[in-house]
Amino acid sequence: MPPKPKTELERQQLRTLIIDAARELFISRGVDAVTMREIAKRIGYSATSIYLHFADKEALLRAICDTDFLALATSLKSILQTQNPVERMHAMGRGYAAFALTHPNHYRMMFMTERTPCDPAESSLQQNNAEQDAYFQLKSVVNDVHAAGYFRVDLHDADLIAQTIWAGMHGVCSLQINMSEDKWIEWSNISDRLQLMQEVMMRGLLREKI
Amino acid sequence: MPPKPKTELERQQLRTLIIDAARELFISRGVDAVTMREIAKRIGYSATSIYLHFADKEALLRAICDTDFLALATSLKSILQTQNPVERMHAMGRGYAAFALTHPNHYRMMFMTERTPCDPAESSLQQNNAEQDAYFQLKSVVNDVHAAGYFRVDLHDADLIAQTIWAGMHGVCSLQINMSEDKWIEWSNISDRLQLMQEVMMRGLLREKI
DNA sequence: TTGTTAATTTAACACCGTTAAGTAATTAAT
DNA sequence: ATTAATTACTTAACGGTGTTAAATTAACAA
Repeated sequence: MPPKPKTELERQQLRTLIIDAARELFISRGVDAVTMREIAKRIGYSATSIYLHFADKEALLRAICDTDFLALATSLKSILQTQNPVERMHAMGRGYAAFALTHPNHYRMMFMTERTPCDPAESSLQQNNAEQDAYFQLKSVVNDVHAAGYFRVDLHDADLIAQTIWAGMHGVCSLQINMSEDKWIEWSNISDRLQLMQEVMMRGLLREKI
Repeated sequence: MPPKPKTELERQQLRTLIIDAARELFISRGVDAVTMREIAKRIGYSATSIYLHFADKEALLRAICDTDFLALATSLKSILQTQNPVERMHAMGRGYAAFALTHPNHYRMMFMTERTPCDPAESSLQQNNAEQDAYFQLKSVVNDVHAAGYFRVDLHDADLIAQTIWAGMHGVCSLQINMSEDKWIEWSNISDRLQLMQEVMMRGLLREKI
């Protein structure tokens, strides 16, 4: 409606307004099913206004991903308080799966669809920040478990271990999100699948009980 | 150019001609980046002709998926000859990953992108056919390992075990396909990740060595 | 020869992301 | 106070997509 000056803060607020509007639409529908025009309408602007704040749809999606990565890290933060490191690692897996399965369209956008690769330099998030970087959170837990001597003696590479745990949980979650309606497979309960994956990970990575 | 009668065989040949043209385009580019017009041009027809054989693009993609599912099962077939059941299960994992990573765009279409759910009744493939159904192949191997008494004693559900193994390999492969360019993560070697996942699966699912 | 039918194409529609051109409101300068 | 410049935004439009409707062409049948 009325134009003229706009503080940097106001511009930032409008940016996050757009991002949040889009994220809300993604709750019920996939990324491709939500148009720029619809996002704009939701906040009472015309579609072209979005291009004053984001270079293109892909840039908007990247910004939304950043917000969702932060949301994931935030939702995992309290779990880091768990005392026992092995139990903490277990709880991280549960928390990760809970996020994935309660925000399937967001998870799909974050981890399952082709996206221009994330450059940490251009991200609004801080790498290796325990409040913002979910991968760092996982790696920290892995390091703790390692420091406490719980891993098999031949396992030393924290990245490799973290990426394997991630892959295990991601495998279960992404198959659930993308394939659970597929009638070809007689799917077991998702909770059973999650639990067995966690058991397998633990047994596969940790030393024998002493 | 010249119309008139067309045998059922000719219609089927044209169908597979379209499918194969599209599959070839998918080798180098993602599904969304390949248009109906381009597929048609490749076989010298106009785009609308495709609609005489497939209801819409989604139907064509489903047919392509069927072809790719068959290609996967075919590529795994020889592995089923492996004598030792545990080694056979291990080799199946390697073969699956090899398929995924050498046909990333096809794999993405098959297992990572939203697709109208597969109804076995409408598929061109035969469920529980060892030459056509890759999931059945995996489940068979799982059953063999179970029959030979190699699994942990508390593991009985072949579907659950198969789906967990699948999820483990799918997790590594799909993260590789979708996220390996992401600079946020310091990725370990894909071969190391595949191998550790297999080790973890084995140690997690199999009984202790006797 | 004419009419009917099937295979295919051309033309066109609706929708999408995106860009160019316009519009209106505020500020600054004269 | 009038004018000019700048800024925020919108409307109009472009090119490309999946898809449909309307032609077009070729073979056969009467």
